[in-house]
Amino acid sequence: MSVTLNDIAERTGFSVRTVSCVLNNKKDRISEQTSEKIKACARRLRYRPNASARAIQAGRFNHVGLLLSQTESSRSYLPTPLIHGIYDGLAENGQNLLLTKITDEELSGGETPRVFRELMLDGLIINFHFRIPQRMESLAGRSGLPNVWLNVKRETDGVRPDDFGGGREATERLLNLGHRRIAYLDYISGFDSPEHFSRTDRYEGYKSAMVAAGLPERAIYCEKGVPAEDRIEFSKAFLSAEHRPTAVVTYSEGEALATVMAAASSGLKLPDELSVVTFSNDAIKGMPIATMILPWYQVGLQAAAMIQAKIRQPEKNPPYVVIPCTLEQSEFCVPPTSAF
Amino acid sequence: MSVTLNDIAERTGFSVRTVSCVLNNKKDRISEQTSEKIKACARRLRYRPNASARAIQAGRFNHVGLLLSQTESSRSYLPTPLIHGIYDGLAENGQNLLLTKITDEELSGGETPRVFRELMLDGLIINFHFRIPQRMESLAGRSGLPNVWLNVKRETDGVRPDDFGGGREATERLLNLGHRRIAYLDYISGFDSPEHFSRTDRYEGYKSAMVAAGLPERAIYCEKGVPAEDRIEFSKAFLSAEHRPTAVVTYSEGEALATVMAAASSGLKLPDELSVVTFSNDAIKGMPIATMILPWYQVGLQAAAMIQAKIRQPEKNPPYVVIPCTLEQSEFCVPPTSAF
DNA sequence: CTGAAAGCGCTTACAG
DNA sequence: CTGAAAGCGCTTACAG
Repeated sequence: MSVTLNDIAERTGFSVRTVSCVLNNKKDRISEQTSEKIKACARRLRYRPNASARAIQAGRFNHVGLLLSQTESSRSYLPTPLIHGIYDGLAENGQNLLLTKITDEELSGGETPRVFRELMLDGLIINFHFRIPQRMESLAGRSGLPNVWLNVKRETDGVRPDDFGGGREATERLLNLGHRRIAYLDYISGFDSPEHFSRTDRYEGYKSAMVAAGLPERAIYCEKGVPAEDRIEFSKAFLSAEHRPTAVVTYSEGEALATVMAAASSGLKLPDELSVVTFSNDAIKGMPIATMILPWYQVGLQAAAMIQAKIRQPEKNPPYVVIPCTLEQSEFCVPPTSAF
Repeated sequence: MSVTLNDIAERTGFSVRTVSCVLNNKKDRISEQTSEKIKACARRLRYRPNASARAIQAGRFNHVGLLLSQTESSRSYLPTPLIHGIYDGLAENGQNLLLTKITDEELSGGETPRVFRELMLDGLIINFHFRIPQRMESLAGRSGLPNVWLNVKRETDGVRPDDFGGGREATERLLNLGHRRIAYLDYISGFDSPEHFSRTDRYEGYKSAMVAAGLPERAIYCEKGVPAEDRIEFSKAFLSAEHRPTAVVTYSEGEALATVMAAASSGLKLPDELSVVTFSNDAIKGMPIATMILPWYQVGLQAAAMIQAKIRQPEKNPPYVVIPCTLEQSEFCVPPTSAF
């Protein structure tokens, strides 16, 4: 049904080898005439090389898999820039990006999951951040498939954003502006046994900056999380307390939005009377909130570079890479209105 | 380097054919003994079938490509649920999802882009929403690669969310609650020559509901867009005008957030004194905003189903599919405080 | 300058 | 119940 080298060979009267060489621009000195004839024929028949046939004898597939949790997608956070980073990093070297999801049943059951069972990938980028199934690590290790982990803490073979550094920098920025009463907000859960380390790390980053400045930390949260419908009221409460914070650092957009809403309806002027910095994937356009941007694109690029290094030298374990955040809409960090 | 059928054949003393049949569970009645021996050996050697070798003689690759714009990523909006929908739809039939990006240069240059040049995909899901390069359509047509378009208006072979219906439903909901002065906000641009039809469609949906109710429409926008830093003030202005709207429908989160902030700092109680409905991919947790959720996951599922139908019957052109939005956080649509 | 042939790893009629 | 062989589409020494 589709055109093959053989078809072109028959049509032109040359051998398959000659056709192959011409179409691959092999130096094997072939006459201009022959070359032109063959190329013309290939164009006319709309010849397209069969990628599998090439892969089979190259022993390489030029595919890298991105592995996600099918069972619980929150375990495999996948912001768009992360995908683009991975793709762009792979594309530089002509590698293809294949998406794969895996269920917990597949991981616990007897059957080896398809990704590990078939030979179709040169490497695997694993995007599981917490509650990593036991068998995942062992499969990743045993399978012989070079692999790299995203956004999970390990000694080697992985990449993640610098949540700790981001928390510290945000806080330092506010300190430098003269703020003394800086709070840290997390309305989703406590910090003791979070699902993901970012929850602890961002807070610890904040704390380290406060400690270094000799100031008391003020963590505002509920052990069980603040229900969505109560968040604005919750923020109003701490904003109306005596010695309210003049600035806050928040875990994510949810806390930041609730807090600026609370501030606005309490009659506070933003950002003058309250500076808010949050972590997020994107700046929140139009809102008086500064944002520590999580560097997903760079994380993806780095993961792609790392998996390629591992494909070349599977025995080497590249050191873990941590990528810094950058502050956007920093104009919403301003000095406190009155010094204390 | 990696284990092949041949290796197992040699080790066990059986022929390659026998080994192949056993490992593929072919009915070809093979004795239990033989079967067990072969399976054991395969396990021991960690045999994994070579996917390319299979593809080559199946003539199928079981890969579907998702094509994005490399040059301008906004032309290829890719929210996470869309990817998951496509993946899940393909996975049901054992098909793999390959990501591909293409630059405008590749599309204009002489060289045929790799996706179209090599034979490695069974089908293509094209995710270009506007400023679609001339050559894209022609390549998609000529290449013989079955293809389906996402989120772009066509007669056949595509899927998109129902922006018009969403706008109409949001407005009808507010009308049914007793609102009469309902505005439509778009702070990004005018409706005359938008980049993407959703900008016109959402507005037209709103308008059609207002017209049907015999009410005047109130579109609030600036032809050139409202700069991010001015949005809250802009919203304050129309909220403090006489006969201000009691409810608003907004194109996207940006307008909705600016408007609730404006309302809060103007001392309005939400949602009682102002109902806000926006379009978005997700509910905005904790904010007094109802959301028309864009059905990306379903769009993805549908696109996957459609491309598979086209792979089976390339000559058929399945009718275009439009998928409805659903309202979340609808508790923030409430009747107006005083009847007018 | 070009052809005939082996081989990549697999599947599948064809024999026996 | 199992083997020998052809073939999928390609690349690459090996000859000449």
